[in-house]
Amino acid sequence: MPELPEVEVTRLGLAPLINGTVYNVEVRNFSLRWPVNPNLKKILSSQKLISLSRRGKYLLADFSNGYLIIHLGMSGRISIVSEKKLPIKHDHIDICFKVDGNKKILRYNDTRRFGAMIWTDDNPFNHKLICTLGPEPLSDEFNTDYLFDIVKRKTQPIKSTIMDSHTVVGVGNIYASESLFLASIRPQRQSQKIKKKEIRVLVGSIKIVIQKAIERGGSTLNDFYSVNGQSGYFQNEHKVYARENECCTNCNGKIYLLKIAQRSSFYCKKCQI
DNA sequence: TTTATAACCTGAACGC
DNA sequence: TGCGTTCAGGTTATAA
Repeated sequence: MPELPEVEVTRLGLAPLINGTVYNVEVRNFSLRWPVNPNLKKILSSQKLISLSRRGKYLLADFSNGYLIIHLGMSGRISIVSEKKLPIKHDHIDICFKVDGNKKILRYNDTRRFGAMIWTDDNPFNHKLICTLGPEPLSDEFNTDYLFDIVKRKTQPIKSTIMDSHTVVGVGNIYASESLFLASIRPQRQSQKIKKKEIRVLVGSIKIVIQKAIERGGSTLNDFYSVNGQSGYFQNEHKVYARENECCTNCNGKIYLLKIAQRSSFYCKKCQI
C-alpha cells in the first residue's frame, strides 16, 4: 500500500492530533515487523504530541519525551476514530489523545504486520533505519548529478536502483513504474548504461509523479485510505501500473508485465527504450 | 562491495 | 463449494 505520497497524505491527516495529550495506549498485538516496546503505554502516558514529520516512508511523531517512528509496511493504515468505535480485526494499536477537551483515538491497523512502531528517546535521524536513507525525491539534493553518480556504478536494473531507499526515498513499485514510463526508460535497463541526459529526465519524472500523487491524495488500490477514510485518486492516472495488456495512453501499443527483483513491473515497448 | 533472494504475514483471486 | 496455489503496494538479513 503506502508509498511516499500515501504516507504524506496520512501525516497531513493526523494534524488534528497535534498538541493533544496521551491519556491511554492499547496495544492488542505487539508483534509487528519489530516487536512493539512493551512499555509503550507507560512511556507515552501524559505525553504531548508536539509535531508530526516524515522522512521517506517513516512518520516521525515528536512527543515531549521522545519520538515514535511509524512505518506502514505494505498494509498499514492509520485512522482517527472516536472512543465509541469498536476495534476490528487487525486494529493492533490505539493511542488515545485528549485534544481541546475532545477524545480522539489514533488507530493503527495492519493486516500483514509488515509495519513498525518504534520508540526512541534519541534523535530519530540518528536511528539506524533513518540515518542511511537517501535524499527526499522532492528536495534539491535529489538532482541529476547525484543520481548519475550513483547509477554509473550500478549494474542492476534502473528500476531496482530508484526503488532502493538508500538511493532516494519513497519510490515504491507503483511510482517506479510510472516514473520510468514518463521518462521513456525501460525498467530493466542496466543502470550504468543510461545516459546523463536520460537521468536528467528521470529525476524530473520522479519529482512530477510523486508531487502529483500527493496532490491526488495517493493511490488507492486494494486498501489505502486516508486518515478520514477517503480514498486516493492517483490510481486513476496510472499510465502503466497494473495495466498489463491494456493500450498505452501515448502510442496505443500494448503494456507489458515483467518481473524485476520479484516485483511486477509494467512498461510500453514502443514508448520506453 | 554489489546484487539477488528469502523471509516476515494475511487475505484475495484464481484454477481445478 | 472447497481446497491449494499464487500474488500483493516494503524492507531487512543473508547468501552468492
